[in-house]
Amino acid sequence: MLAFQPPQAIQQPRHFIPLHSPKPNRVTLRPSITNFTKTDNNPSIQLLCKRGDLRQALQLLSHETSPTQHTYELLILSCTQKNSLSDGLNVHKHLLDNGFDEDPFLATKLINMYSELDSIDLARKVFDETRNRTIYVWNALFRALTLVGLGQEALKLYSHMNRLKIPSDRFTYTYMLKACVAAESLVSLLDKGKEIHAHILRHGYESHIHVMTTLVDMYARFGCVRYASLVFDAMSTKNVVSWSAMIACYARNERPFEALELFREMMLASDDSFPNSVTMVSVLQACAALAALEQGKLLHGYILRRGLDSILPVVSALVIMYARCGNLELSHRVFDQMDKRDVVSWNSLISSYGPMNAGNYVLLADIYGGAKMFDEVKRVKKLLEARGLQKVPGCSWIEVKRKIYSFVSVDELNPQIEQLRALLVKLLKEMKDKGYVAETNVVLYDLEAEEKEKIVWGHSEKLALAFGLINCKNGEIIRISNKLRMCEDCHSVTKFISKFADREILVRDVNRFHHFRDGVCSCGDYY
DNA sequence: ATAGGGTTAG
Repeated sequence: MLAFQPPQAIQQPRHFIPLHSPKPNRVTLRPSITNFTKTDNNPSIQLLCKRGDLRQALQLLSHETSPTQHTYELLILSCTQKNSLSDGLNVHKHLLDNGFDEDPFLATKLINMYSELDSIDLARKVFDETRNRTIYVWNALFRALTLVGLGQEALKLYSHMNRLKIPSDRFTYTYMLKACVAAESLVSLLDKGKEIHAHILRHGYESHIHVMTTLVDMYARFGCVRYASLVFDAMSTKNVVSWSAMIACYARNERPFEALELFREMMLASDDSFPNSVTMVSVLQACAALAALEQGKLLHGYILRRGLDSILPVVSALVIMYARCGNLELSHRVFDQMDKRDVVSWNSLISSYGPMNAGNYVLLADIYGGAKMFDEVKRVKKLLEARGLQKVPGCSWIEVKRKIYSFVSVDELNPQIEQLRALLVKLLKEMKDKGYVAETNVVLYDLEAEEKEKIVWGHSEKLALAFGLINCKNGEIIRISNKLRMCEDCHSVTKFISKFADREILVRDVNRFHHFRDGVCSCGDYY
């Protein structure tokens, strides 16, 4: 290439090719096409592929040439990059005509190419027609099948491979674990996943970080938090990805406390894995679920310091976190910092938004219970069980001085529980004197009135409220979040208290925010 | 001989 010659060489008139010509142009000067040997044309095709000039490369290929394996590899990659199936098919045909049909290396590349070009049938065809199948060829098809959600097909092929006594490698295992998740019916394939887990241990991959992380993720996606954490704890070395996978497991399986706790552990861990944007998204989700505003703000600060604040998933998670924590002003401010293109994708995100699953069923059961339709309540509960959704216990959180305290209805572990109960009894008495009657028709079961009163006064949000009254300074807003929908009794009690204790109280339940002030709630009692 | 893999917004 003239452009790369030293200046003095260019100045010497050694030949008659004009200096302004972009290249030596041997194509037009060569006397006949037969002079065009492998070593002559391959570098040109390779160069064109590397430049991304697929058109030119294919034009050279269409001449009577015999490219090498490496040239074909670059051509295939180029077709993938240009997203051109028709060119891919041409290269494929050309390669077969030139005797590379037995080449497992190129078969792997072709399977990957067809997979990328959404042509799973062609990927499969390449596999079927390749007689010399290295583990790379098998794995390429496993990956392709899994990516399009044909997990069961991949698993079937895996059994076939096992029957042929072809040994798996670490890639096979990761693809098979993903295949279990990528399949249509999740229930039956959890067992399959456990089976592969056993294969992995049997073949000594228990300390392989990629395989183990995939295993954590598989259990996470099946909702088996315990198994995921057992695998994670047993890992001898951990890195950002494995930490993130486990944190995501907690965050997506309604275990936000554990997610935050593990994040803390990660920051203290001696392996030098810093949280990245992926980690932060999951931690922000946990904060959103807990309505933990102060924690969220700290995380926002960390995100800014680490320069992760321009990554779209992170920004989206921040917007949602602030919104779910009831700070719409900050949510809006972060939202405004997005560029236009991001706003569009964020809108599509929000439109399909809606921490809802088991909550809907519980809500429905609540409504039936309120209408005293106890048969319907039973029906919904059965449905809930049949769908494998766990009935979530009523549970509330409150954040006081940057610490989050959680309450469930029967909470003997809280050190202040006696004090809280005493306060509640005192409040109840005071309220009764002022004409309060417990709203007990929210209780789902057919019980005596007094028993029902006991139940609603044991509701976790009342415990959280009492805790807030004791521990929050006067003038400070008491912020509570509630896993389920606020019950009517809690709602009226909170209104009551906001007036005679003169406190501002913000409650986020599964549906909306309730802002209590001076005996009135922002929802206007319609919720 | 070569090649490929794990975590997140939706």
